Parts: sequence; structure tokens; C-alpha cells
Amino acid sequence: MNNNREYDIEDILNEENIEKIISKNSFRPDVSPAVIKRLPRYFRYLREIIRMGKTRVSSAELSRMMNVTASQIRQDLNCFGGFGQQGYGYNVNYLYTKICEILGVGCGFRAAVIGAGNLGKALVRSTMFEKRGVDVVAMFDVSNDVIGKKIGDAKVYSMDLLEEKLEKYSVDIAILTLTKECATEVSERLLKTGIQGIWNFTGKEIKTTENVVVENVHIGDSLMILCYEVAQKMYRNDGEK
Amino acid sequence: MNNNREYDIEDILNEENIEKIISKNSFRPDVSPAVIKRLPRYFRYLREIIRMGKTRVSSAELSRMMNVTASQIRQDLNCFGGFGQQGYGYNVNYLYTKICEILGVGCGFRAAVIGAGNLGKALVRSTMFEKRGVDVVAMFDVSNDVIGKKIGDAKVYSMDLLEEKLEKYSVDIAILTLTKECATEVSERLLKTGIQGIWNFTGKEIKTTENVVVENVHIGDSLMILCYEVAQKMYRNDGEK
DNA sequence: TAGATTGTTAATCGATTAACAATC
DNA sequence: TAGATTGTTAATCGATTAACAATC
Repeated sequence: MNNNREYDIEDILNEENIEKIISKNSFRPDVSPAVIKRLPRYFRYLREIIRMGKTRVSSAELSRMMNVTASQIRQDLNCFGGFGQQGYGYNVNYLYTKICEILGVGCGFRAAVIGAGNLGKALVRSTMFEKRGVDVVAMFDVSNDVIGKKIGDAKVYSMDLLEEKLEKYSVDIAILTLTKECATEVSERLLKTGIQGIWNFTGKEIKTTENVVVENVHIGDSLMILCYEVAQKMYRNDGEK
Repeated sequence: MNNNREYDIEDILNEENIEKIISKNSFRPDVSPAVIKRLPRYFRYLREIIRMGKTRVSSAELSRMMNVTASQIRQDLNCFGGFGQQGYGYNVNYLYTKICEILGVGCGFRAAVIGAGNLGKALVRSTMFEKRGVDVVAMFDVSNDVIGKKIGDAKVYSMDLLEEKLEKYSVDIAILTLTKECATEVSERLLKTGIQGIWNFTGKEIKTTENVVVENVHIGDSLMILCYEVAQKMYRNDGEK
């Protein structure tokens, strides 16, 4: 490994050059789910550190910023390879490119948002996708009010054209932002296409095949945990009085 | 505990009667975070089971539905009390009311959405809050385009009126759907009010006091995990060829 | 070389599962 | 009573932390 190699910071933050930097051996079976869930957090903090202009970071520094143990950081990173250097720490840009590589940023994934309602629109208009190197190439909806319009950079097509357009634009990831009621029907159609993954906001469990990865999002769960904690805090305070 | 007590299903799903049913001793210190994170999932499945018209469920049945072990379900529920009955299982409605009680549904929490952009609008227009007994009583924004308008049931006020309206409407929970850039300034203002919790979508870490609970949401993290899994799947398939 | 910090092993801690006695 | 299923203890598993030798 060569920590002296210099990467242009702007290139890296813009994720333009990453595809070229990527090596082909990012495949690591058997990394624990606990570690994988933490990777996006490293991604976010590293971007922040790059923006701060730092070029070097130690596990101890990161540990203070992120409020986790330095030990955990070193363990996590070592699941994927020795990215650091004894006595020096980690080259921030190198580490960031490795994390990007692991997370598939720069794979050039193409996504389509199915359901151009409030949530679908909000997602497309956010900077979330470009930051992660994901390209939203199309939206789909049943309503004539939106079909044909452009939301953000994405054109809205009729649901009738779903299979055709997914194929045409080589879509890897379908983002389901439609109602619970349509979820099953649409997901069944999706599984017959060449889709690789489904990001599911419908709240409805999706039956999947071994060829399609599904990630379910339940934003409301997080609200409930907040309510739980607020309620507990109130009980606690009441008890102390 | 009395499993024979009957609860009206409609009342329960509508969360109207719950406040009256709630007992005052829901305070449980030292429940592990792993258990707490699973509670909203029980909440969701129990609602589903109620809608199916079932009145009784065993840990084994739930286990099959939810794809977790029956053992885990019994352990989880027992952190909060013996809600079941040997030889019978769990009374679905009773269990649901207990889970609601634990999660603060029916506490009548009042929320305000700060930032009436795409995400703020999408949230307010969803059914998320009423399902969980949370009342969105106001929105705030700096833009004259939205100030004075009504989004869903909530009126949009100028950010200048933040403190005044939060006080007036006894808001417990602030929902931050504004940009990273405004996050610090607004959260500092919030900490000076009587707010209990902050649901933070800004992506910016918020400094908190012991009196205010913060729950951070990073939707993009879930997208990255999906991308990770899709990328791994591709590497794996390539390897097999 | 001396100092710093990683990579990695071993120890600890917490969470999950299995098993079964209690009991409805 | 016999059957079913919980509540709960004990065993297992996995994840986190501590420690330190390797090494830059």
C-alpha cells in the first residue's frame, strides 16, 4: 500500500475519478452486519474531514470526532484491509477512496424512483444521490398530472412503460415510494426485470429472490424511538420530583 | 394481568382511547438499546395482526411472521412485563396497547416541522404522525412563498415566530428538515425553549443538553448499504463466472 | 533511534438462543 | 387432567474493548 500517493481532493469529493481508482478486489464475504452498518458513517465523517482540509487522521482523532472507540475503528477498517500506516495514521483521501470503493460509490449505479408523490419528489430533489455516485435516470407514476414532467433531473414516465424504460436505461436500483397498496404488484413486476436492488419505502414487506437485494426503510421507527426516549425522560423527571 | 379484558379494535387502531388505558408505570430504566430498536417493529406487526382480525398470537406465530426467534420475542416483551399467558399466548389488543404505552403513543406529543421544503412537506402529508399519535401543530420556514400557507393540517409560520409559537402550542418535538447550514443556529435557538426532543434530518450533528433527546436520521446511509450489497452481489457473481 | 500509531490477538462484555420448569 | 405456551435461567454466540507487539 502506498500512502504517499496523492489524490486530488476535488476529484474525490466529486466522485468523478473514483471509478478509475477502484481496484477489482473489493469482494469481502463474511463481514459482520454490525461493521457494514457503520460504513456509511465513516463515509460521512471522512467527507467532512476532507472538507476541513485535513490529509491525515489517526484512529484516536476519528474516535473523538465520532464518539466511538479507536479500537473499533481500527477493527472495522481492518475487515477490508490495512489502510493505515503505523506511526502515521490514515491518509484521509486514500481511506475515503477505499470506503467509497467498498460501498460501491463509483460503481455508477443507476436508479429509478417509482412513485412521484411527495416523498419521491423530495428524494429526487435532494443531493443524496449525487453525493453517493448514484444516478437517478427516471421516475414513474400513474398520475397524468406528473407524467411527462421533469422533477430534478429525472423525467416522469407512465407506469405502463416501466419494464421498457428500466431496460433502456439499464437501471440497477428501483426506489419504491408508492403506497403500501401498490407495493406487491409493482415489486412482482420488478422482480421479472433485470433490477439488482430495491430501496423500499412502502412499509410493505417485499418478497425477494436471491438475485435482488432489498433494503427496507421505516422512517417512522426512528420517530417512535424518539417518542420512547422523550416519554422515558418524562417518567424519570416525574419520579425525581 | 387480565387477558380477558376486551379492547375495542377500532378504538385501539385509532389510538383514541389509549390515553385512558395507559397506566403510569411504564418507566423502565436499563432496557438494552437492541431491544428498544426492535419495539417499533413489534408495533407495526401488531397493527397488521389487528387489521387481520386476529385476537390472539403466540410467540411462535409472531416469530414466523417477523423472521426472528420466538425466544427473542419473549425475552424482548419480558423486559417490560409479563404480557402473555402460559398455554394461551398473547392477547393481541392488550399487547398492542402495552407496546403503545411503552413507545409513548397516546402521550399526545405535539410536534412542529422546521423547514417547509420538499422533505418537510412530504413528512407532514404522510400518515406517519397520526398513526403514532403525534400531532403536527405547526411548520416554520423563512420563505415568503410558504409562510401563511397550510400544508396538510399544519400552518406555516415565519421563523421569526419560532419561540413564540412553540410556547403557545406546547410543542414537545421539533422536526428539523432544513439544510445543514441552518442546523446549528436553529438547534441553539431550540435548546433555549421548552422542547423535549429533536428529530434531526439535517445531517449535521446537534449538540444537546441532558434535557433534550435527539434522534438523527440519515436516510442516505440505508441507500449506501443497499449499494454495498448490490456491489458485493456483483463481485460474487463475477467470481463465479 | 525514539515516538507514534497501526494491525491483531486475547479478554470482556452484551445479546441471542436453547431449554425447561411454571402455569394457564 | 393433558396440552400449550409463557417466563426465565443457563449456554452460546457475536461484537466490542483492551493490550501490545509489529513497524513506519
